[in-house]
Amino acid sequence: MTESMAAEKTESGGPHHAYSRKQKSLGLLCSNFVSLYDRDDVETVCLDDAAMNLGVERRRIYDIVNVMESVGVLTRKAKNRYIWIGFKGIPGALELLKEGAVKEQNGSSLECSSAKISDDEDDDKYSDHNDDYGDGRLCSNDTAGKPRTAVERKEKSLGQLTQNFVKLLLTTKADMVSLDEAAKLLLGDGQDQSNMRNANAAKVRRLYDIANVLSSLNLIEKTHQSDTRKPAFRWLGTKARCENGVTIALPPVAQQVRKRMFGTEITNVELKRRKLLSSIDSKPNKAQIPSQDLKECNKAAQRQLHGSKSFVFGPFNPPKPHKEEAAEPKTGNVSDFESLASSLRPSYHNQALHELFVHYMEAYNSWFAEIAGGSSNTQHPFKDSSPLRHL
DNA sequence: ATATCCCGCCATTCA
DNA sequence: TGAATGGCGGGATAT
Repeated sequence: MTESMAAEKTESGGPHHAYSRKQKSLGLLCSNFVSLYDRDDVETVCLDDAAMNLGVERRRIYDIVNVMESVGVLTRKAKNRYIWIGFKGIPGALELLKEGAVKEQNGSSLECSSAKISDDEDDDKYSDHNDDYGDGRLCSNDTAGKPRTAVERKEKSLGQLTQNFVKLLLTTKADMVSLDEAAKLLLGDGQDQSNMRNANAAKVRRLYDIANVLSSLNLIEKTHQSDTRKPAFRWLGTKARCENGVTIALPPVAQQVRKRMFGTEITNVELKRRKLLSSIDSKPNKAQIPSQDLKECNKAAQRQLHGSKSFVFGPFNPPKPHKEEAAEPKTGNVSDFESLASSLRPSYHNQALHELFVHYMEAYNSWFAEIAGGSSNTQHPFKDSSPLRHL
């Protein structure tokens, strides 16, 4: 029980962050994911790399990727591989969703049950038209366990739930919806008082997951219903994410970190952002900044960092050396760190940058040690996680 | 106590 | 088959 939080080898008295749920949230993971891949030169995403680079279990990657795909940020290309579309893919996806939502409403005169879930969307890749219907092993006798057909499974998928949730937000008149209501409305509403309670609770749990990544994408925002104190979510849409026609992730902190890390070219917009950002940690005089922009910038940063002081990653725990890792023609994972190290300059004007780097080094070291097969003293590039020393 | 929602077991689906 | 996916809900945090 709770052994999971053990970990953290505190050897040689480090400060050592106690376990924090926040640092492991899907929302944060999503932010990091986006900041890692939202670049012009990224067109494909390897789930293995993502999991490793972000230091999380693969299972979690599936979670965020599924909801992101539901809103058009990604598209599955092949096993373990997704095509990165970016924020520019959101408008189109939303358009389709809204369209579908409207169509559905017309379809069923009353908001009664049934109908819905018409797996709209453009994805046909899963076109498993080999319907079991007609096949012997259908065992559709509900009474038995639940064979759960492909369709049934898809209906309950995170992706589908995400789309339904978004549709709801896009069509509802109220400007905010509580997850409770959403759960009740989405899918089987009405009869079955019996286990509806449980099913509902389960769904709410999923909705929390979804809501977290959607807010991380700045599509929704958590608020509180004016009357009740009940928390609810408000649709934000794609506004406020575009500047000069260029779409970029709003939370700029991670963006900056990544740019610096990968030494990517900076766009005008980015340049502006960076300038604003760099003024954040130099508290002394922040009154001279173009207030509006700075405010927004700070707000975003604040939001992303959950009021914490820095960019945070979960404990780096590469899930099993994952076999020989199918030959990745892409820039290898390990080499990412190495090139990272050699491209970084000893000037950390931004505290977050510095901490992130340290984190990566620690992560890399522990990972390396693990791979090296326990022989803790195998020499490796970043012995002594001090980035500055290495340069 | 209630609201959140991380974690990872294990059923499914895929290659 | 083994690997890749991803339901699902127990139970640990956050409030």
